[in-house]
Amino acid sequence: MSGNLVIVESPAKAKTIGKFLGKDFTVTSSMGHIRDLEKKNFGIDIRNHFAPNYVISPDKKKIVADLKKQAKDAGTVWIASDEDREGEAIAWHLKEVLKLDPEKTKRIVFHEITKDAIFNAVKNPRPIDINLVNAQQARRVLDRIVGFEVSPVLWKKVKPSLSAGRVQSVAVRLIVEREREIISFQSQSAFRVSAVFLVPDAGGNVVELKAELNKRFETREEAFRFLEKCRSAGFTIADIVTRPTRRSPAAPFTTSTLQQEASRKLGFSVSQTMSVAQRLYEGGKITYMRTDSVNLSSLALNTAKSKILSLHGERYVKTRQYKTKSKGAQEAHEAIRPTYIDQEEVSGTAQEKRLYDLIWKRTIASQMADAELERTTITVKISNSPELFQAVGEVIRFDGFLKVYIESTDNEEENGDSKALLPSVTVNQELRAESIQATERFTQKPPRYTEASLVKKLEEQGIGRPSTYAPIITTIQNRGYVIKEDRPGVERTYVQLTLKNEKVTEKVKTENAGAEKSKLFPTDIGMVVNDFLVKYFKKIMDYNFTARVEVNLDEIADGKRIWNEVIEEFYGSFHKSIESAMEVSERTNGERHLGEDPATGKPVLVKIGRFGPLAQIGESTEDGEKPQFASLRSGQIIETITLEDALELFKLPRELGEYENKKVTVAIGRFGPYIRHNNQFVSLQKGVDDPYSVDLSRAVELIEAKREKDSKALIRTFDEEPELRVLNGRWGPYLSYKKKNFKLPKGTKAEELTLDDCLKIVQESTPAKKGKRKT
DNA sequence: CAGTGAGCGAGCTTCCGCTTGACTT
Repeated sequence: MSGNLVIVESPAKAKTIGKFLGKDFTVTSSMGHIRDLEKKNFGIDIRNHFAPNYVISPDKKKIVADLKKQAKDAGTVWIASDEDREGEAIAWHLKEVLKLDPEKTKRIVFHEITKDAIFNAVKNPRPIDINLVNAQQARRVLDRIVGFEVSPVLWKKVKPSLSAGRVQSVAVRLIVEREREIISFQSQSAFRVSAVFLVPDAGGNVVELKAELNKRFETREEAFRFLEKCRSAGFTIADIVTRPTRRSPAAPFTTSTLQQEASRKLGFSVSQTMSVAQRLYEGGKITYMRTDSVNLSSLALNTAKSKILSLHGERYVKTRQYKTKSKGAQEAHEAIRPTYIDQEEVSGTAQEKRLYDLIWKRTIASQMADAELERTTITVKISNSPELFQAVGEVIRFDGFLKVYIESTDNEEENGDSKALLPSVTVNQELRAESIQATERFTQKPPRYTEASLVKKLEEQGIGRPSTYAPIITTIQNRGYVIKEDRPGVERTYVQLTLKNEKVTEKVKTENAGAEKSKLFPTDIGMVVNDFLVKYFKKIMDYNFTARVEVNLDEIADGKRIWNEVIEEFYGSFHKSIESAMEVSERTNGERHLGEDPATGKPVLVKIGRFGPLAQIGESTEDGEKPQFASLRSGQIIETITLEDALELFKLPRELGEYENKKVTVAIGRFGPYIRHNNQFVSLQKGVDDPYSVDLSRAVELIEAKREKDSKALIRTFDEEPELRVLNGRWGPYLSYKKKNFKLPKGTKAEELTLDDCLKIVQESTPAKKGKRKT
């Protein structure tokens, strides 16, 4: 009865704290929230001042039972959940659910896991802050109301099973609006002029000085006239300016910046980053990975300092404490840093090592001196023209933090040339132009979001929390609002004029523009749902909605307002908008008329159908006439598809003829063009075959080739069970039975399997999952 | 793996934030 029980949120944290506190304390964890609003029946009694109906989360039943038992046996229960809104609520739910005696219950908080911080916390317990708890209840209730009242409107007016929410709907809006900016973007071209001058250096060799003209020409003619002028011009150095600059290191990682840098530098998806970080955290190698704080403990500052001292010397040390800029940060934890900063690397998988290395370098760099640079601008004047050429060079005088870490940017263009060392020249020196080039360049469309740049944007707007950035991104993809994919660019031509050896020549070159890799694209359903929500729920869809809610939540937390009154005030007008959306709006399917089919004169339209976006020729009529349908291909969207593209879709499937008395057809499916014969599918060869022109003999060739390949994959069949086959697949031998696949137990010799063995395997094992995995 | 494109209509879908598992292909 006299022991101490400490409850924290995460088991890994429990483990470390247990070590600090010693054997008088038992440290255990609640695994986050233990209760939530009931999922059925709305979970809120709206008429009774929005009274929440909490139930123990199904996956927490066992934990709660264990906690109850432990709490009963303990002399004192120390609730040490995080010091933020959610953490305070967890503390309160624990107190309620475990029916803790106030006399023997103490609430403690610390935001760094060091011995000092924890002992300090134990010495300074405080009561549970009910205002903060109420702010959380308001947040929770509001999110439930928004999600569970708006989603059903979508089921009725757009499509079943769709979802809307305070966070996800705004995330989709960002992507949809960016796409529209791109669609309406008009690319402009201008001629950029660059010159290569030849300069003798100290040793008598000739070196190049590359410079850019400070003016662009709108047309080819202007650029041409300029180059013609240059033919007879003289070039002299007009000015040399040298200016010192400094660069400072970036702050230590938060969840959001870690996700961004891991994406740019390591190519990780945001969820990949989080699961690798989770393993590092569980292994005690880094501090907590879901944080919005850039704060480092004084212990961390000290170890970083001595580490830098021993590695690079005193000049490289500069202790810094950073301040959070992001909206709505709650800073319950430290920044993400190595637990033991003197440890430069860790054991583990390649991914763990790389992510750790990134975290280590960023942490160390944040405590290092500024880099000192010198930027030199050389200006070259032209004897017969007012324009100027400029060359910019940068020299690092002192590398400082750049020795260990350079932050990346999303701007792909920036990592270019021009920052090189410049040759030494003097004012009034005459230069000889080796060549001058005018190149047509196009303005860039706004960039599409990557997972990580979307997280950055959300964080800037104060939307979502560190624990939800990764789930948000998967949710909007799972709902089909957004798709992450690569898209090929398009070839475009540009003009290049070159002045060399006193002659101006012209070349037309081609480049690939607008190729995208792992970018977020809105789908048709995403765009239709977004437009619907923006139309009927303007307030919720406003980018500042969350920020405004936060102001109210802060007032509740400060005890200035009552939480259910705040909700009441919101609910009045919100619920009216639900009712009017239900009544007023038509069912919406994004229908768009493209024009007439020239062959039949019937209307051609595109819309969202039961199985996704489709094109349609003609309408259903009374006399039983049915329209023709065709699915849109990936990359085509209702908003931008043209009549020509839509008509093209109806050219497939094509019948090629018969082979072995069965029809041979060609079509394009989810995985590209294919031939279908006797219910067998054979892919066309990429880059070789064209579905619109491929003929029967080529199709037969491909069918035969596929048969040949399949027969090699076949290990055994049984006459008694024609549907059972032992096959050799990509991951070794496996069983196929009634269109389901089964893994062989380890050590099985596939060649020696009997029919009974196989049936036993089928019965005892669950089939390997097919198709897309859902998380 | 790849097709489909309606009016019998049961019962279901859905939110955001805390946490970690048990699964593979």
